Amino acid sequence: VPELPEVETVANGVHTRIAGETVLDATFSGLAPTFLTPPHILGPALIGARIEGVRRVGKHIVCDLTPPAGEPTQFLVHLGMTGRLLVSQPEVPRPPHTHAALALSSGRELRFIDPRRFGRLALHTAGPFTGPGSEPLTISPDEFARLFRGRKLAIKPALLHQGLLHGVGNIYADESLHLARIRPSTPAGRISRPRLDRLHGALQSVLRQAIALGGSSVSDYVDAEGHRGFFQLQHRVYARTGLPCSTCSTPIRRVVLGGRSTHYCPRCQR
DNA sequence: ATACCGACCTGTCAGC
DNA sequence: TGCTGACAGGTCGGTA
Repeated sequence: VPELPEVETVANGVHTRIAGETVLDATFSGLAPTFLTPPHILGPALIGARIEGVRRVGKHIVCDLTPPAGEPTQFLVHLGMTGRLLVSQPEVPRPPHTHAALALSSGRELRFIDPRRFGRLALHTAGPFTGPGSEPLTISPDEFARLFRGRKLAIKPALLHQGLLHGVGNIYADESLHLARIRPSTPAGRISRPRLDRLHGALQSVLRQAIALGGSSVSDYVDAEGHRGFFQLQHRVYARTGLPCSTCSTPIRRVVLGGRSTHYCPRCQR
């Protein structure tokens, strides 16, 4: 599900609703590997802690915690493919696949729900969490170009590689490549600097628009309040196989690159 | 070091 | 109606 715009929307929503609250209790169900940090360590670290704020780093949701004693810590939530982080009234029944529920001082619950169990919960104590790669929204054109220098990897899987840029997923990789008019299979290291600059601008523009519309709800993504996003209505290529390109009417083509479905216009993207 | 590919999970939907 | 297979927004680890 969730890529940068969806994770940003969820983090902002959760922040608005629970910043400043204290965790009164924590209940977990399910097993490793959902819990990168096992429940018997996670529980005591969370209970009694004040949630200073909630923010996004790459595709991670970071909750900044101040425990009653000791050093500040960070509670990391990765939504994987189907993860949800919801703030709910406790009387609302917990949906199936609820793996964590944190009781908050306001009486509400912060719930982590994840049917497919690709999501991860972890405690991060070794200094500020910075994520595996660079931030797409703030990286400079120079740094952006440097990421791809000398790489034979196709640009599409390169955009998905979190150690380079973190936060970009399958939807926004396809959408930004269409906006930049670059063929997804082009070896990353063989793209000219002007075209990389165009991609840098296209990626930032697509991500910002998607954040403004609350992300893309392709099947089941919802934000912290359970609301769907609207950016799926703006998709130019993603999941539009066979439909006419918005620019030139050529049918959108689907191929598999790096094991992921990839959508592009064979005429606009060379 | 880099790049590819299957594995990890559950749910949904199209086709027979 | 019910089964089967393909597919899904992500990431990791093993292998070439």
